[in-house]
Amino acid sequence: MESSSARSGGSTRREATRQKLYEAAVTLIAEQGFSATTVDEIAERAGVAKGTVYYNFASKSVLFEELLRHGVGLLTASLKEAAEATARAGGGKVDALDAMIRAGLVFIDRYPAFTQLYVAELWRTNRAWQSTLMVVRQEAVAVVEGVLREGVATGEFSDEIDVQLTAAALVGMVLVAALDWKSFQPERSLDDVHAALSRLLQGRVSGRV
Amino acid sequence: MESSSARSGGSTRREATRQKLYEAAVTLIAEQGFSATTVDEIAERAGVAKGTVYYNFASKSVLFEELLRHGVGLLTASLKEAAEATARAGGGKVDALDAMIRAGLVFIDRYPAFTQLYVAELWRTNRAWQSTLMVVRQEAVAVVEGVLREGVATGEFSDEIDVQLTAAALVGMVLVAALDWKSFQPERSLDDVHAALSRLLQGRVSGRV
DNA sequence: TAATTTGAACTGACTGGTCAGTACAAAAAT
DNA sequence: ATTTTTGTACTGACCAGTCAGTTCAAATTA
Repeated sequence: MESSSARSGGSTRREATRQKLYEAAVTLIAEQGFSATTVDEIAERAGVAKGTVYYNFASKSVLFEELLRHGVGLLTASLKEAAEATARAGGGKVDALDAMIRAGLVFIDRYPAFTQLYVAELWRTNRAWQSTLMVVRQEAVAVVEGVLREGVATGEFSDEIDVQLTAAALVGMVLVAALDWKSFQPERSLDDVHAALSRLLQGRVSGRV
Repeated sequence: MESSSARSGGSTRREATRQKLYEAAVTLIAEQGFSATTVDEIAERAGVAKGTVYYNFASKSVLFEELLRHGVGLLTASLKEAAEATARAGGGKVDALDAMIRAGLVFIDRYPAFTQLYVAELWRTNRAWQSTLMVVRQEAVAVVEGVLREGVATGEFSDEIDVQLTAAALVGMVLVAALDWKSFQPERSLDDVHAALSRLLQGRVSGRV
């Protein structure tokens, strides 16, 4: 019988099924929203019976919550890695910010559907997964806030900046620009988009080169 | 039910009912999303019978579409007015941008629910009101793009900036920062938030005061 | 080696409830 | 007199979640 009882190691088959369900759900929910997406649709897209969805997840909401946690986890890890890599390379905090912008763009480039879905749900209230979303949001934004705070400490950034608000604004800048990119000019290269945002970050919009 | 029949100075009774329905719908849909909000709820919140909803709007979707058109119309008008006012006052394009940031914040401050709902629906695909949304989005973003283009023409902005992407990024900056403000630090004043974003816009984040 | 057993994983028809939209007669407002 | 609103009742489609039964690969036995 082998103690394959799903703890830790996890059975391969089950894991594969879960993955298929995540992928199906992320696309459909990004397109239509959570409530407009049916469990039948998710199952069909994943090539699995409806019962399988409920064998693997307690409910539609739970499936969605785990999806959120998983996705934002990837983003957070990626942002952290970007910040740490510049630190290791002896770069300043501006460089760290710039690297995180790129990491954000790379993430959105790879998981556009997840990003859509995340943005669409983030500011809703009165939803079951509200608290999950807040926790997970905070983890990601905190990485940006951390870099800003360190920059203020080292004097690289003005101590007059509002860390929380500035972090939110930076995240918004990347998020909306990237979604615009994917939606309306998908032919642009990532480098192109990154360059435009870098310019904006460094206040090089106004005249002087 | 308050009757008070409101004298109807210029607006018909019908217009008043429509307004009540808009207000009820905007709050509920912002909280729960379109599909999770029922027509019965909207009617109840508006203090109106369900039949009245269908007497005034062809369907739930149509009610929502007209809501979108109406709301974004207000925003667009407000942005235009801000840009024109600075022009009249002899301000430069940076001032125009700054005034539009403020106008955006004022709008979000007054209609937070509408903003939530708008963001949540903007990047969805496969929805009935998709085309309405695109048209209406473009009208608003075009105002920002216009100012950027004029600034490039007058040499006030670098001609290397990507107008479309920069406009999207600016909109995103204001949108996300404002939603963060309303959600997590509602006690902050509008001036405070505006100052933080101005700083970011003008690249005054880095060290030197 | 082959036959048998086990149980986790999966299936899909079914149930109970929900909801958009309809119907319409009577009441209220203008 | 006409427009608008009300309230109640109804329909038919749709959908989240259930559950009795099936599958099959690995483990056990012979």
